[in-house]
Amino acid sequence: MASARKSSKPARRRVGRPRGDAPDLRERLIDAAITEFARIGIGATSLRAVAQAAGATPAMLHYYFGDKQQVTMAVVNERLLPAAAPLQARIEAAGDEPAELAGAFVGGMADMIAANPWLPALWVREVLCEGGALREVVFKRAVPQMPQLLAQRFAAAQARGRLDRRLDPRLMVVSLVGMTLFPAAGAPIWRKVFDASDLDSAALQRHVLALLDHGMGARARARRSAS
Amino acid sequence: MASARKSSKPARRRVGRPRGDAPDLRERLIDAAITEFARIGIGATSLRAVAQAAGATPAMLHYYFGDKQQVTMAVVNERLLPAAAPLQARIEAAGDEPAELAGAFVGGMADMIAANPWLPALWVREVLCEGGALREVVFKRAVPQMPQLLAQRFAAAQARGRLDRRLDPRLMVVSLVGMTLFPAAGAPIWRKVFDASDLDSAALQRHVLALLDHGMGARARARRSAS
DNA sequence: CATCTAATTAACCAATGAATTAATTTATGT
DNA sequence: ACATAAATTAATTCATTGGTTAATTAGATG
Repeated sequence: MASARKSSKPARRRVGRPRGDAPDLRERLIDAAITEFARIGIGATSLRAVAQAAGATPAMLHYYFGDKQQVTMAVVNERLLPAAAPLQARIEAAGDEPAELAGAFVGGMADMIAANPWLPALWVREVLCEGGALREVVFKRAVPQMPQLLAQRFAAAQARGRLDRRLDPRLMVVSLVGMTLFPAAGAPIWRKVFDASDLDSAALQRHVLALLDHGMGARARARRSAS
Repeated sequence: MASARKSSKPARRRVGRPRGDAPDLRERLIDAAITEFARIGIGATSLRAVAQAAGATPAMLHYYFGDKQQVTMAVVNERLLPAAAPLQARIEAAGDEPAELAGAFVGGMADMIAANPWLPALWVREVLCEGGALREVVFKRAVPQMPQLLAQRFAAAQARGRLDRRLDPRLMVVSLVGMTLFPAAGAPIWRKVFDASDLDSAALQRHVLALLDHGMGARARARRSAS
């Protein structure tokens, strides 16, 4: 959007290679695709809509990618997986204490979302939900390693007595995703329901970390947890 | 005469009103629609697919409902909202302690999901996620009242010193949804990732309630919470 | 400058989609 | 028995979609 139309007339582009300025249409097409995919879902997105959002024609999608499947693959390989890499690195670099693991996850997730606003809705809809169009593709890659690694480290912490026995290490990962990625995907709705424009990413992080640290119960003297 | 096939092939129904047995096709169509909607999303579901899944023709959808919009409305009014009613009642009937509220929510959600397996994916994709096709429709109804009520009661408990100050009452609702409904929607995936066929609904409930009760930290003697 | 290559539009096609209609058959009420 | 209502299929219409091609223009290369 907001493309700089210089001339007064709508300037109906003519056929042929454009003059110089073309700022990498291929990238813009991927961005447009990601936005639409996140907004209404991959299955419901038409290639025409993607092309139009990028100010191009469907033929350009064919030119650069081939078919819809390959557009989707480009989105995954050139946006989705790279976006997730920093989070993975941060978790690997975290210490072994549950609080540290949780802190790395929550913080890393917040950063990832801030840098890629389209990510939560796309990931929730197309990767996590049953029947999501990216499930197979993403799980052929190295992605499952991250949750597995996290679960293993939670399990190790539990074996050392540092994580409550009644918690399941694998479900810890599920709960973490549910308290961070999922709220981000649904933010527009609950912001509206609760009239909560004051609740930003930092507030959510504080809330989640507090809940993970000591649960709901009010405690007269807050226990200082090792940090 | 020109009547091509009447013998040998048994199936192929003829034109016209069927003999007696018809077991309420209208209901079957709604069920088929809900299943497809939950599986691949509303926008990606074709009426042909719905009709075929119910063993009927697209014309029957037109006959009973009119157009796709009205099929969707029927799904909402006759399946989605009724399915959510018991949960709402259970929360209203719960006590004022955070633990009771959380218990009612987690238990009520588990029952609702057990009775309506299609609900999590449909709700997450089409109601909670940005751009979901049911957002507007559902939010014109009484639905927002439930989260608001919950948040108010959490806020009241916090004012009485029964809920930790660092938690946000509104985000408590978001966290609860994220730890119950969302995991249900993504169950097939994390069951596969963690090879966790042993983790059923009861295990998830125990885990979530434990996390809400006291957080992650291992405590030598578990504090008995008022119940 | 001549040629080749990259990037783009317009136009098109076959397949699928939603939505509708006409015809047909069975059930039901009088 | 007869008329009318209900339920169904086949066929059809029109719009949209994914995908493709030919023509056209600008840059790059020699």
